[in-house]
Order: sequence, then structure tokens, then C-alpha cells
Amino acid sequence: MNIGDAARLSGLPAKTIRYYEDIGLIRPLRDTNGYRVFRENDLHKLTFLARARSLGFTIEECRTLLELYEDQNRASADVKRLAEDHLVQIDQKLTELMAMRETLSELIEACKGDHRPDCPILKGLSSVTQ
Amino acid sequence: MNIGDAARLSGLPAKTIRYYEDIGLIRPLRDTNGYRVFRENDLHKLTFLARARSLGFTIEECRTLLELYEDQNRASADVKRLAEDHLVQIDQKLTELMAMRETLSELIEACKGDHRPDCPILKGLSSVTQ
DNA sequence: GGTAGGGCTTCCCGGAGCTGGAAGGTCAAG
DNA sequence: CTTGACCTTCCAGCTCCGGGAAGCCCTACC
Repeated sequence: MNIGDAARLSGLPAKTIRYYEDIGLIRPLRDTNGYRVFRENDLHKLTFLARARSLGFTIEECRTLLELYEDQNRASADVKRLAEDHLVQIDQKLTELMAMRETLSELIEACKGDHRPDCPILKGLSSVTQ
Repeated sequence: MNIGDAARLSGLPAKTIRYYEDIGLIRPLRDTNGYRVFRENDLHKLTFLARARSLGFTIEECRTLLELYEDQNRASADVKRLAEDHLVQIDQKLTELMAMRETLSELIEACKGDHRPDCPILKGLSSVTQ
């Protein structure tokens, strides 16, 4: 299987797949013409990576997850710990975003949005926030 | 006022302030010794920028906001539109993160987290999610 | 006057995770 | 033989800075 097929089947752009090889996440074989050759196992890893990335795991976390995935003697506790740490990151981000959302929507609410220059949004940004 | 004071008062690192000058967000004067000189107005812009950035506006959005801030003939509608667009971005990000959170916490829930290799998290990542 | 320290300057590199594009080899179809 | 779709490598750039080097400036102290 060439990179185009691997891309279609995994849902990852070919560029991304090449990048993942560059940084050592996957090691596809090479055909005599220099083309990358993807086997079933490579494809599994790619879809694994696509899913892990879509859950927001960083590349380095994905690298660790992939190692655990391949290690038949792993302890599920190690995986769980990694996932829980990541969940904490997500929750922090969520908290941050919700605070932004709150402040911003208050400012928007207060702004008439007409042709006049008076604007609580700009005021809120220039003086103390609320 | 030198960059160190401007940094302390605005809450922005000196590096960031230099960067903002580089990309033309601010234009402090220069002393004869080459040091940047910040006036009241520069400081206002810096705190404005710090607040706008903390609400998640991109640099380019900040540039526009700053222009509107300085334009005495602006229409508050223009500011409001920008803020509303940004709110949409925030909401998209929130939706995305909450979906991640949901999936991830389900997987974590299902994982015993013991010394054995069996792990629903890895299973969830390698097969279809859910 | 010399020196130690802190502050300031510019410049260049790196990071996270790709994406776009150029230049060129390969392959199957017509 | 040519066209067009693949594939290859390599280099640059995106966002928003942060780290660090090399070197000038200024004040305080001895």
C-alpha cells in the first residue's frame, strides 16, 4: 500500500504521515522505487495516531501511548495515568476558555453595536476588566 | 519610561513588547542612547493588548481592535462584530474540547488501571471510538 | 578612575505540528 | 510518446513569542 492509500484509509494527510515518519512514530518499508510501503500494522498505528491526536494528545504523548500499545506487558495503570493527566490539561483549557467566554459575552451584551463610537468593549479592554 | 517599567506596569514580558514593536503594534520613541521610551499612551496600548490577548484575540484581531480604539469616529458595531466573531471561535473550541473530554473520560472510566495489560483506553484508540 | 551589577540593544534559533510549494523521479493509460 | 497522477526530498513559513549570545549603557561603590 502506498502513502496515498494509507492517507485515505487513516484519514491523515500524506504530508502528516511523512512527518510522522520523520519524527520516528512509524517506520514504513520502502519499495525498490523509493516509495513508502505501508503494511496492516503501519495502518493500525496511523489510525491509532489519528484518534489519539483528535483527543488532543500531544505528539510526545502519542509516542508513549504507541509504545504502550505495542508493549504486551504494559500495565493499564500507566495508560490510565497518562490519560488522566491529559484530562487535567483539557479541564484547565476548558476553565480558561469559559472565563474568556464569560467576560467577552458580558462586554458584547453591554455594547449597543450602532454607528456611534461609544463602546463598552473597548472601554473594558482599556480600563480594568469589569 | 524604559522597557522594564513598561513591562512591569503592563504585565507583558519585555520580549513580548519588543515583538509587538517589531510587528508594528506600538511605536515607542527612542532615547539618544537607543533605549525605547514609553509614554502614557504607549502604556495604555500595552495594557489594552495584554487584556485583548488574555481574552484570546489573535494578534491581527488586536491590531484591528487597536485601530478602532484609536479611531474617534469608529462605529461600535464594528467592534461588536469582531467580538462576536471571536466569541464564535471560542464556542467552537469549547464544543471541541467538551467532546474530547467526554470521550476521554468515558475511556478512563472503563479502564481498571491495574498491573494487567488489558486496557479499554488503548482499545478505544485502536478500534472505532466508543 | 576602575569595576561590578543590572538594564538595555540587536540578532538568531527553536518550538508544535504540521502545510505549501518547488524540482524532479515513476508509473499506468491511451 | 505523452499526459497526468502519483511519489520523492528539501526548504520555507505559519503563531507568538522565549532563550540565549554578544555587546553597549548607566549607576553605585571603593
